[in-house]
Amino acid sequence: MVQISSDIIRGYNDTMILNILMKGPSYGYQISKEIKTISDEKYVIKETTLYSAFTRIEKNGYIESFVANPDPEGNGKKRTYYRITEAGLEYYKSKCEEWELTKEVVEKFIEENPDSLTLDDN
Amino acid sequence: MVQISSDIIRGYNDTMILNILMKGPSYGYQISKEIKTISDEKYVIKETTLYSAFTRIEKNGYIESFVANPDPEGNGKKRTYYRITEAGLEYYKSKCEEWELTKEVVEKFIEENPDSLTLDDN
DNA sequence: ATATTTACTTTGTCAGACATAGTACGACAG
DNA sequence: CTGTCGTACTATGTCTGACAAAGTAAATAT
Repeated sequence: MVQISSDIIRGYNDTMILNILMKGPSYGYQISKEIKTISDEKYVIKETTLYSAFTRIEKNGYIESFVANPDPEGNGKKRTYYRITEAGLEYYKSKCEEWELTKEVVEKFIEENPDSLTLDDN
Repeated sequence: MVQISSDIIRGYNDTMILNILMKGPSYGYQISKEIKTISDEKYVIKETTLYSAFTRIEKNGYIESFVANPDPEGNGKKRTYYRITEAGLEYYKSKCEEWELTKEVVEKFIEENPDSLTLDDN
């Protein structure tokens, strides 16, 4: 099974989180579920990765947090919700551009059909 | 200017090096030049990143080193050359597969035309 | 003669991912 | 009404790859 290493995804967890928050405020557990769903179960973010990302992203001013009840009547346990900021949106946009560039560069070193490769002449 | 962050490239430096070594043995300075050329000057690997990558990749058994003169007559300063191994080729192949998967996943969270995005409804 | 390029090595720092563990509330089953 | 499961986190510490800073030294260009 091919797995996504934490090294290649590194630095893009923030981008994924921001992408989800662009659709509206959300909180830890829900975001992790969404990442799993959106990625077709191909990527599951670790809890500690997610929550430490929140701290970092908020420090950077890309998200804001607020505590609220799950339903308007005030039932259920309170959660910490996050909302993307203007700066966060700008950061997200720059990450999208960076991604296009990265893809271009990395693909110069990647073979799309690597199975056929051998080492004969080396 | 859009720049490639060390976080997104992390873990793919090894792959780039292996890709270059697939064409035949090479050494540090030349590899760094090639990475720059192949990437159209878009990515320049840092010296320390490169040389520490050699140590790691060799430890993993993906490359082998040998010291040789730059020309057959024995002139010039000796260099440490690297040669990819069978295990290295396999690793490279797996990284290519991983890349395809990663791309698929990341792109679910990336907007190709991010300029038009706003935050109205949030 | 010396500045630049080539070809490294050494040391130490930092950030992001993640393992491990623990807390605590609410829902629901038996 | 008790125990288990799912939800919703926090705290602490470790590891790895990238990289900054600095130094060495031979070869080559000026």
